[in-house]
This record gives sequence, C-alpha cells and structure tokens, in this order.
Amino acid sequence: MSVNSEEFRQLLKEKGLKLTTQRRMVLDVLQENEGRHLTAEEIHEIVRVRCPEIGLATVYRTIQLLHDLKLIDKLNLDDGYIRYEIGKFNDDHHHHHHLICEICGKVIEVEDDLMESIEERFLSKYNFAVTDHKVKFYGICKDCK
Amino acid sequence: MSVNSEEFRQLLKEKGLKLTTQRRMVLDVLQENEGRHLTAEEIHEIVRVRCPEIGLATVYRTIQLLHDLKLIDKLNLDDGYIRYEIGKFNDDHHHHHHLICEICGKVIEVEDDLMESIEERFLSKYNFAVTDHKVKFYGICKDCK
DNA sequence: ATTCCTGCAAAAACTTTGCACCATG
DNA sequence: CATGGTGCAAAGTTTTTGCAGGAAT
Repeated sequence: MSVNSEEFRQLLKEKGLKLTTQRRMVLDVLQENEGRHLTAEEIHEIVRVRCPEIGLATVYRTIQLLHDLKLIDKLNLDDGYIRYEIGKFNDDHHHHHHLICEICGKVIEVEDDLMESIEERFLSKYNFAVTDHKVKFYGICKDCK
Repeated sequence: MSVNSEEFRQLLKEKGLKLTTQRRMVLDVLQENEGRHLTAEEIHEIVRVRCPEIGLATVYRTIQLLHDLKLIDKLNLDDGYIRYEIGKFNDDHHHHHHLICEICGKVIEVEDDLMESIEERFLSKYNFAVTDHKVKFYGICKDCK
C-alpha cells in the first residue's frame, strides 16, 4: 500500500524532479501516520526528530509536491490549519469520509462507497461528471452521548 | 425567507448584543447575494458602496457573529479564502451541496436530501448522530465537456 | 448612562518566495 | 557538472486584537 523509494523516484522522474532525503522523510512521516490529520508544522516537528536540519519551507514545498502527485489529500477542519493525510491510492475513487464530533472534536475515518449512487444521479440530473468528493459529517460521537 | 430587522434584533438581544447599521448591512449583502460565495474582502467592498466608513475588521467580526447565530455557512474552496453564504434557515437540516467544476471553477448549488440514508447508516453502524454535513463534489460540468 | 460596537492600525498566524549554497542524477 | 533542492530569513496574505472614541438601548 505504501510507496517505496523506487516508486517515488520514478514518480518524481516523470516530472524531472529528484528524490531527496527530505522528500523521502516527509512522505515516510505521512505514511507512518495514516489516519492522523497533520498540519505542516506537525509534520515538520516529526520529521525533525530524524532530520533536525530540515526547514519548515521545505516541508511546505514537499507537501505541495505530494499533493500534485496525488499521494496526499488536504483536509480542512476550519481550525486555521490545512491538514494532510496520506491518500488511498490503490483505487481511483475516494471512498473515504470524515465524521467530526462537535463535542470532543474527534475525527473518525469512514470507508464507504455510499456516495456512488448520488454521483450517478448528478450525472443524469445535471450532466456533471463527479471525479472526486470531500465529505465531512458533523455530529455527536458515541463517547460523547 | 430573509431575516428582517426585528427578527435580527431579537436574535441579537438573546445574546445581549445590539443591532447596528454595520451588522444589518453585512447581513443584507449576504442575503442579496444568495448563491454567491463571498470572501470577507468581497463583502467589505460591496457593503462599502452604501457604508463607505465600515472597516474590514467589522466585517470579520460580523461574519463570525452571523456564523455563531447560524445565519450563514462557511465554504472553503481551497483558494486561500474562507467564503460565506447565507444559510437556508427554514429547515433544520442542510440539504445543500456544491458541485465544483475542476476545469472552469464554477460552483453549482444542489438542493437534495440524498445524504439522509447515509446519515441513518452512520447512526446504526458507528453510533454517530449526524447533525450537519459539508459536501463538495469535484468533477467536470456540462459546459466544460 | 451603561454597555456594547466600530475604525484604525498594529499584531498574529500561516504560507510563500528569494537567494546563496548544496545534493542528486 | 548541470540542474534542481534546501535552509534561512524576509515578505506576503488573510484574519485577529487592542484601544480610544462613538452608537445603541
């Protein structure tokens, strides 16, 4: 499921880019923290444990790159940060939703393909071909009831 | 469907707040621009036509207030701005989704209640009680095909 | 009158950019 | 060894905050 160095090198090569230690480490951190939703600053802190000289600017540049390569997804929880998580790149559709508890703020990951029938309906009703979606459900989780 | 001054005054009064010209005008602009997704700066520019002395800080403060009162919704199109739109406050569930064209950037509003069956399923499957959702579908609109 | 609100400007917070040096292929 | 990448610091953007004067109830 995870991208190894050779695969990553190949993806970069297609765009004329180089594989550096910093890029490898940022991707590693995101892969090792699947399910967490890390900010650039958090990624920076974690990478710095192994690579203390890395700059925050490099983390930002790498994040953009990984997003362009469709290796990571952006998530906005309206807390003033953009958060990132490793994508599920084994399928071409995202069946991946977030349940956000309005009381404790916990974010629960849900794998499901329930959106497909809705997307088909948008095609027939609006002639709009859905290629991706971002869905956040807000509510109260079982622990907060 | 729109909130008149007395209703607005009453909503504010419940929180010990006052109805000011600036608050009335920001709400007016959002009500008159239903379907657009305005940034704080855009709201400021529009309000300034009628009320040239209003400050951007007041617009930001008023937007927060209107959001707390659940009169407006936030929308993040990942373009670096938070955008706002008047809410549909005649029902307690939001049946309101955005179709975002990845080619022309157009945002199409969709009224639908297709999410309800999904939300019921989250209750039975995860014991998570959904109270709201934010859904963005990305794809290609009919004009861009 | 009292309490809240506004405008301005300064600050804060997150992200991007310029540049000299360094690393990769 | 050519090209692209990094780190640092400075700049850029959007949003928030402090404060003195002003408006609403």
